[in-house]
Amino acid sequence: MIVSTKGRYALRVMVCLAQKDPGAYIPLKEIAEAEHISQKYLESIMTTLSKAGFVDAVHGKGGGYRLNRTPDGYTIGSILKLTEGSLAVASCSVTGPAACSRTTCCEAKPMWDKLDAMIDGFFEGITLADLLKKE
Amino acid sequence: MIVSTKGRYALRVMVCLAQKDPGAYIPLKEIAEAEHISQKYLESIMTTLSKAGFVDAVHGKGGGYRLNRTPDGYTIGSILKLTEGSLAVASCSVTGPAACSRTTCCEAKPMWDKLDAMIDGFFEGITLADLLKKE
DNA sequence: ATATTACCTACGATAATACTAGGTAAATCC
DNA sequence: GGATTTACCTAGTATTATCGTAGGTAATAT
Repeated sequence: MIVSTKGRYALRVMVCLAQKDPGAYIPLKEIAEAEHISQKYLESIMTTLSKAGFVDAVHGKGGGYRLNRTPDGYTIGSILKLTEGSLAVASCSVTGPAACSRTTCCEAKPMWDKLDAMIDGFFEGITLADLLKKE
Repeated sequence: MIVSTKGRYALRVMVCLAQKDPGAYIPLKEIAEAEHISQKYLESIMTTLSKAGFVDAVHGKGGGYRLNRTPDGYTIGSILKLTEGSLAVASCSVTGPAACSRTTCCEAKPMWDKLDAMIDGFFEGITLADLLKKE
């Protein structure tokens, strides 16, 4: 499993917002109920999306969240990478402390890199708008 | 992360065996030391490979493990699917008890399915022999 | 002022992963 | 036939990530 509920929820929320009246602010409570997602858990996801500038957030009555671009301005890759952190298939392709110590002499390294690039290209080639069209 | 150490270890072991004299039995202890993998942990992986008929196993002195096909007879996909169980990108594409309840009305389902098929094709299109060539 | 909303910090339950411990069964060698 | 070497089996544990909860503070509208 490469994409956890966190990333999938984020995707669903973005799809949900894209289907609403553009410009309208939708409160978290409404999104959570519509998508059957725990309200409290969704809070942390919305904050991530908001901080990254993916959505506008307004406090108080009449407030909530809304997209600040048209649906074709969001690639699936950007949403997933934001919420999941990394879409690496194996730790072999990760850099930093979690990196594999054998990267310099591993027969499979080119394979992991190639697949990672393929998946990245896949997700970057799809936008929110594409998902909506497929219904 | 879609492939854990279990699958990566299995892959490394198979690569290791493929580089040995075909027909020779290599004891687990030797593989573990060469690959710097915990001996006890590797036991469970080797048993899995053995039970699935991927390798021959012989008890006692002079025994150990060996491949029973030529390296081009093993796809990377078959090895990873065996040891990882599933290579599903998101639980959206899983069937059974862990399945997503929204599969019938989810905008993203076709995307997950397409990516899963792409990854499956990728791993099934590479064999152990291909990995050896790339050195 | 009150209600409604987003935002923040911290904690907890569950499950998977990675690994360990200690044995039994089969094969070889002397 | 006994000792050694190997695979095989069952069970446990430490760590980590995931998923979700609890309870509060700050901002905005009526």
